[in-house]
Order: sequence, then C-alpha cells, then structure tokens
Amino acid sequence: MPQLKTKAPINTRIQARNKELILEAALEVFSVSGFRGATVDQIAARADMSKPNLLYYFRRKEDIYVALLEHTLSDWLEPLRALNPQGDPLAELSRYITAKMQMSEANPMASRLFANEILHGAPMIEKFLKGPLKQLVAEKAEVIRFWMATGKLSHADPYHLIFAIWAVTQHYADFSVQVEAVLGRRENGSSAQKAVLDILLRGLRPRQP
Amino acid sequence: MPQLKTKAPINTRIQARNKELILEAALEVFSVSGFRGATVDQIAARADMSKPNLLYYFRRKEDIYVALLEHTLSDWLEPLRALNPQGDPLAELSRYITAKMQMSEANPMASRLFANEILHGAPMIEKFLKGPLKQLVAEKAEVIRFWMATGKLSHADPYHLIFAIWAVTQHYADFSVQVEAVLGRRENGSSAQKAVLDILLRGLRPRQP
DNA sequence: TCCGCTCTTGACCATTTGATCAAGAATTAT
DNA sequence: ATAATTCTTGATCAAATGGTCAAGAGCGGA
Repeated sequence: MPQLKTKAPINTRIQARNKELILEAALEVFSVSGFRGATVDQIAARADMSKPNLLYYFRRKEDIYVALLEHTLSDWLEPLRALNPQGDPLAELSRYITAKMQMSEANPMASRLFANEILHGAPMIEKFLKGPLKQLVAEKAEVIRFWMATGKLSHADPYHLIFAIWAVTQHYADFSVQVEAVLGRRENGSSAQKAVLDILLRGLRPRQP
Repeated sequence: MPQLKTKAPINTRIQARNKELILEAALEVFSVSGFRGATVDQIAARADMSKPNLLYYFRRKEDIYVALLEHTLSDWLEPLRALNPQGDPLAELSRYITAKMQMSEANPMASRLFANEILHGAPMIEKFLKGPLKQLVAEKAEVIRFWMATGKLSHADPYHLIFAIWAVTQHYADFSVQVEAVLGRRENGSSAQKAVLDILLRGLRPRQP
C-alpha cells in the first residue's frame, strides 16, 4: 500500500544537527569573505562535511546565505524592539546602546555579515529593510519624539539619532581591525561602552529649568 | 649603439590617460562588488578596453586594487589633518564633521571601498592603519585632549570621539541603502549634516560656569 | 530481519575568471 | 621615411568553483 505520508516538513535529528553545523560554519566564512568571496568548499570543510553532503541540506550556496540572514535578522532587532515607551527615556536609550555594544562584542561575525550585505546593496534583504525594519524604526522614532516633546529628552532628529546609535555601536564590530590598529591594542569592551554611552547621550539630557 | 635609456619610469600621455580610466572604472566596480566580487572583465568593460590591454597597464587584478587604495588614502585623511589646534574647538570639530559628511555624499564609492577592505580584515592596508593612521589619530587625539583640559570642550575620550565621528559620517555612504530604505526616500544631504552635527557636538559644549 | 528512506561521498561536469602570448597596429624618435 | 618602441587584442590556458549524479552506507519502522 502506497504510504501517503505528507512529505514530513519536520527535520530529523540528523538534519537539525547538520543544518545547525552548516549555518555555524557558514557564518564564520561569509562574515570573513562575503558572499562572493566565500566558497562552498570552505564552508563544507569548516562544517567537517563533504561538499555534496552540504549541498544535500542546502541545494545552493545562496540558500545557506539567505537562511543565515533570516536566522539572525530577528535577534538583531530585539534590543530596539525592547525600547519601552513607559520607561525613563535616558535609561531606555542607555540600555539600548549598551545592548547593541554587547552584541557587537559578543557576535561581531553577525554584525559583519549584515554590514557586508548592506554595503553591497542588500540584494537579499531589501524587502526586510523596506518592510519590518522601516516600520519598527518609524514606531520607535515616534516614541523618541514623544519623549522629547514631554521635555524628558532634549530635541534631536529621532531617525538620525537611531542611525548614529547603529553606526557607532556596529563600528566596533565591523571596523574592529581599524579600531585595534589605531589604539594599538585589543579594545576593552567595557571602556568603549562607557565612552560611547557618554558621547551619544550627554547631549540628550534636558537642560535644567 | 645600444640605447642606455633608464627604462623611463615616466608615464607617456597614453599611459597616464589609460591608467586614470582604469582606476575610475575600477572604483565603480570594486566599491560595488568588493575585491573578490569584482572581475577584471567588468573593469575592462567599464574602462572601454580589452582585458589584455587593461592587464598591460596593471599586471594583476590586485595591482589595480592596491593602486586605487593608495590613490585615495591620503585624500581620506585630509580633513582630520586639517584640524587646527589654534582654532576654536567646537568650530574645528564642526568643520571636520561637515567635511566628512560632504565626502560621504560626494564620493560614497571611495567610502565603500575602504569599508569593504577593513571589513575583510584590511589585508592590503594593515601597514597604513598601524602606521600613518595611528600616528595621525594619536596626534589629533592629543589636540582634543588639550582643548578639553583648557575647558573649551567638555570631557570625553578623544579616541572614541574620533571613532564616533568616523562611524556616523561614513554610515551615510556605506549604509545608504539602509538609510534610504528606513527613511523611505533618498536622504537630503544637508538635513543629515545638521542632524549629525547636532547629535555629535551638543554634548561637547562646555557647561556654563 | 528486511525494506524503504535518509544520508554520504568520489568522480565528474560546465562555467567563470585571472592571466599569458604572439602577432599586428599605432605612435614616437631619428 | 623608417626603425624602435609602445600599445592593442583575439585566442587560449589552467585553476577555481558551483553544482550534479549514481552508487553505496546507515538508520528506523514493521
């Protein structure tokens, strides 16, 4: 009797494990070399797997790349999502910036992966940028604008403030080679954190009445 | 009689013109695709030249890339070099930031070329980063520290302040795709300029005594 | 145990791409 | 003019690389 099994979309244990191994290896390779620069052989080698085996799980190189981006996009936005309109404005922004700095330090590879993708025109995540990201930023910019209107924060353009936070925090991951070359040493995460908080937030304290 | 001509290191008119054409084309291609992603064919096509002809002027793809980096590295530092210890601190920093924003807008391709190189570990310009760049930054950080010590600027870490300026100003060139996606339009250069100046400098005004 | 499905891989293929070469065209110097 | 030098290119090569295939190994359910 022909088994009418609904082509299980569920991963077997082996599939789950190997896909995870592949994504892990791919992050290392793509973040260093970019999409074009990375080779399937490199990824397979890092994942300790033959190339055809790897291509059994992801049929095309591009599929790995896209899966990787999707796999981390959501995490990337979490700190911004967590910005709480009811909280104290300076404390909320401070928490946001700190979270971003910690992500840069803990997972610079993911940061570089995105940086590379956007630098090259974001061909794979255009939809994401113009959709979910744009909407989330609009929402949070409104929150910031509200805080400013109520006098709890001095005035500044909320969008450009968010861009500045992104730029500065991700700089430490994306351009770490330059940062380390200029400082002549590996950067101490927490001292950079303090300095960045200070530079970005000091100007936002409301003037005393 | 055997011409004992000292293998003229001087470029002919044709050489000068064609090398310039090639570098111009190469900037467009490398800044979009990175070193690995760019192909010699693409560059040759943009330069309106056959591939062997291009390789007559630059024997290897890498030579074009290196020449391009060297060709622009110096320009890139000019605004920082121009920071004048004798000038008014806030005016000097303001001028520096404005100059960097204008460079980002006028020549985003050069900015992306560097961003890409550094993102990938700066294999070609490591020496530059650890030498000339490090030294220049040390010098200017000292100037900023001096300004702060004399009370003309409130205190902040000069190195991280410089990193923040780089990060924010170059963000508009390197991540323009994201900026435009989030804003839903092409960014107006001058409004970004104002916002950035405000965000970066407001906190540096010395508190009134 | 046995059967079907999943997993794994060596060998192979087609395309892309950096680079070479020899030969001819254009330019320059005498 | 003419010889020497510089410039240009079609043809071609070797290596790298994304992807395929068929055949076999391993695993799980009956």
